[in-house]
Amino acid sequence: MATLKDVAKLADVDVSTVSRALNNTSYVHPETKARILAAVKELSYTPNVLAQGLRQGKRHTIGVLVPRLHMTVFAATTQGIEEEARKRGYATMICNTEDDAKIERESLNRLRNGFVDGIIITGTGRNSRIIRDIRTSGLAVTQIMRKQIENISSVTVDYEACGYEAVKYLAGKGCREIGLINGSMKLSPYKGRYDGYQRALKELGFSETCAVSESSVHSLEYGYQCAMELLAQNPELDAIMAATDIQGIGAMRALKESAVKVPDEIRVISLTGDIISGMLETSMTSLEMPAHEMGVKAAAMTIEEIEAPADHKPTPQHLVFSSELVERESG
Amino acid sequence: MATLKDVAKLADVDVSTVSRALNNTSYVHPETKARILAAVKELSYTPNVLAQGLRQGKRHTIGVLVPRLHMTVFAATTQGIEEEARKRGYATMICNTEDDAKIERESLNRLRNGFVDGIIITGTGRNSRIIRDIRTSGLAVTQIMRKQIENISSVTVDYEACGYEAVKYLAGKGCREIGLINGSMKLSPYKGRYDGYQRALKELGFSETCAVSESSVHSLEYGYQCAMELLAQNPELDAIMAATDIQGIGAMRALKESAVKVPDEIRVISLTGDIISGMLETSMTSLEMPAHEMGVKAAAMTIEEIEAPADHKPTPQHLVFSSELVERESG
DNA sequence: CTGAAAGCGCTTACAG
DNA sequence: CTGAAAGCGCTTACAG
Repeated sequence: MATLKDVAKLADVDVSTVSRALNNTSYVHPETKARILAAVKELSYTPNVLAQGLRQGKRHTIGVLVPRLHMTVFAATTQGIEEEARKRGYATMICNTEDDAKIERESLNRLRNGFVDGIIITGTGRNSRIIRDIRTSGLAVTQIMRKQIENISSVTVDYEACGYEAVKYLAGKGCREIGLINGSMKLSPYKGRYDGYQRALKELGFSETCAVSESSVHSLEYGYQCAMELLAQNPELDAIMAATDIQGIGAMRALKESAVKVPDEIRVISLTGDIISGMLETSMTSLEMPAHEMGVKAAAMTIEEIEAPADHKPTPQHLVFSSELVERESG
Repeated sequence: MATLKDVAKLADVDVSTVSRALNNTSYVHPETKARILAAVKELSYTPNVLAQGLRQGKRHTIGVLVPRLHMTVFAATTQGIEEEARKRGYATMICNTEDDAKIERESLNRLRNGFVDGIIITGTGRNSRIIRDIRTSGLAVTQIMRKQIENISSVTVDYEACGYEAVKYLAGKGCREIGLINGSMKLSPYKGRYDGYQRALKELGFSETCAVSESSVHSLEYGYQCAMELLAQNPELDAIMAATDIQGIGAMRALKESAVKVPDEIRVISLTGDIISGMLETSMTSLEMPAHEMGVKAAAMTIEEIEAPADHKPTPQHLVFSSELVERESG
């Protein structure tokens, strides 16, 4: 691999001149520059980003921590992050945490030192101290989907409104026994949806039916098993709200196997509408969240924070999107 | 951020001693070591990986280039790669290329210099020269899903067999007019599937019905539109083979909207079975590929190549998995 | 307009 | 057992 030194030697100038020529950081005589460019080409030189980063204290890279990519909304947010980051000259480093605090901690420790200028995280909620430390040490940090630390920027959805609106919508369709498939109440999106669900139920005088399962919350099985449980719990059930599309798909499968008609007997609605909802055999009514755009915004916020001068860092921003109810066949 | 120097000063030793103590690279007096560890703790020191990388010429990071994550099999392979890499102490850097040669080129150029020790790629096929260069310059490179460069390791599936087997299976069910939804023939997986499809058709004396669409090949719309086209092309159509699950889902939606019964009137089968196939309302018969395991293997191969001594680099390996036909409701 | 020098934070022969 | 020094590949004041 050719280095600056090689180029300098071939072009018969000092390395500093090469550096200046390549970075356009001060005027270089056109002839000299031409010689340098020729040498660069001949040696097919490309700068060592590691050395640049070390020297400049910047890597133009942001780390992204997500619980999972496969069949989750995070694939969409991550893609938004990637696109926006690339547009602004940043690379992304994606790490799966599996929602495991230990894996998350390892990734954070790896990222914090030298790898990245900023971090976008959908956290487990159990490494808040480290994340605050990282922020304090000067890295930009943005929370996406889950807001767990007050004074750190975030991009989220109004989950409470989602839960509330879904119940109201279903009630408007005549449903009275509405089941909820949800995730850990320790995580703000699930907690928020539950709160909204409960608030609406209270207003309507309905009673709650909730299910949890042992499976990974991001799995089809989770939705399947929870739906089965809801069915067992409440024979009068006439609607199911699923926290995610994947859960909703699993639930619809469970209903089909139980010979329950959707939406005639039980309506199904997803609270994290992703593009797939519209293409299912029975297309799924859902509260669509702008996952891709959320990723774009999170990347933009992070990079702006990175690039702000140290004495002018923006104060934490909290961007809250709202979901839009899209009516389809299932509900 | 504390540095080695800070630790050394606090522990009252030379930086080299700190380095040795931390890396267990030579005996350090227990008392000295204790002092150092205490200082590390007090300053909550973590090494700067950039500097380590620059010095050691190793980053313990592998780059992963995929066409897309959202709703593709690459989310599964990538997760396999991540897991295996983490297990072996490597981080991963994931880059989406959108199957765009220009984006791919940019990412490759960014990665090649200092960022990573190795690359795992599902390529566009249009940057083979750069990839070969990268390989020659000493980075480990592994192709996954698409094999486009002969003398570089790969992990793929026997796509030809997939296409062949699917036709034979459908013929066994009595189908005679089998349509294929496929992708660019310039990419080995699609080419392979087509070849297998054609070989089987020839053996059986069937004629071909193929569809392509303007949409992104990794989209639900693609499957939807292609299915509509197949229907229009061939009124006798009694089966559809879709290259991917997502296409298959889109196709089933198209059939439903066209009031065609699956599987009674038309059977549907996916050639890239992912976990979702089994959970659909009409579960989808598919040729399941071990996507996660393929990722694991690709990571293992890459890391083994990275860690092999320079004079003992393994020769390129080509790992070919076979798909397994799983019969479900759609076909 | 360009060169010489220092330094980013580490590791690793080389001494002792 | 530990220190002093060189060096990984760059950038950037400082001179001139």
